[in-house]
Amino acid sequence: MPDLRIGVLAGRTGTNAPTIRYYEEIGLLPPAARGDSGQRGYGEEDVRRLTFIRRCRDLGLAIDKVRALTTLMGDPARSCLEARDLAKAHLAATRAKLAELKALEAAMAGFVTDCEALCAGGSGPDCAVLENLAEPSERQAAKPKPMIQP
Amino acid sequence: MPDLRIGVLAGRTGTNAPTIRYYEEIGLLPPAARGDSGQRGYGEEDVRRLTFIRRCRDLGLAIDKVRALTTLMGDPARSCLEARDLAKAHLAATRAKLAELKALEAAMAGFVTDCEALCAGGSGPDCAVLENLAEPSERQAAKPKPMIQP
DNA sequence: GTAGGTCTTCAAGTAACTTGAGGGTCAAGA
DNA sequence: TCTTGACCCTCAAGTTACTTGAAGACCTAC
Repeated sequence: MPDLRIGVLAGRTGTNAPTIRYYEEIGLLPPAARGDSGQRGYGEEDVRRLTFIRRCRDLGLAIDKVRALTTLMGDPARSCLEARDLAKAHLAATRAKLAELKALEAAMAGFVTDCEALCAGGSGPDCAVLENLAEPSERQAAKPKPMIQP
Repeated sequence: MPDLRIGVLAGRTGTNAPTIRYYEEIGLLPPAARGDSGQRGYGEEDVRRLTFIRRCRDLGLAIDKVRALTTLMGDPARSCLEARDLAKAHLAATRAKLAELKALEAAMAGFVTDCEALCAGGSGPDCAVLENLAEPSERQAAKPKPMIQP
């Protein structure tokens, strides 16, 4: 059964080998079977599990959420509604981040056009836009928390 | 002039004290003036500089880009067009990230609705959606790179 | 048999801070 | 004057999710 080497598993799941070892180290993957030479061997179940993990990570789920999901998948006693709730929470976080990023896009675009309109070619310290960014405002001081990654 | 203590500077710029010390350590802020007791003292220029830095960070600029900008601001010989180009590059990265995040939002929303429609309340291992996430696909294996944060 | 590619472990590096330990400073109130 | 509590100091280690590097073992093909 465990006839795939780590490089093959990596290739089939879009991971790389050190990451697979790292996942094993933190317990996200079970310890791999070892051949006589000590090399790791994997089977189709490992491909499925790692595919799942990678897909969750690509969706932006943190490692501990992924761990919760894989645990969930292995436990017949627990409802998949738990998985849905986890996803729901993540969706909310994603939407918040999306809104932040949209604002960011607008701000950067504004910066670029302002810079072109107001002071194109001037020297750094005279740039009106840089000046403006350095000016403390009420909004800034009152802001409770900076942007965080969920 | 340097009559503000680190806590005051932190409060007025939406930062916290260890972060300010960290910025000093990595050279993003100049070494602060010290009083007799060794405590740091700041002035209005520091408020401006740190405000600028925080605003750039909130806009998602990496520390080394911010460093480039602050250097630019202090150097009369260099054009603010350099700042604009830096911002332009960042804008492109932001737009790419935005697109990724939109796809992510759709995927997560799909997960939630599918889970509710297909297997609401079933046990974890039987969940059709979790099942589906674990299924290797051509798309996944062929994908060159996962989502990265710029 | 040898060359090149892949594998092993272990350690350290990355970003951008945050947290903790252990102790010093300062202003106000009893 | 003493004490209390808020604030400050340094230094070290922790965080997340890996990546990179060193030094060596193994495996396959020519």
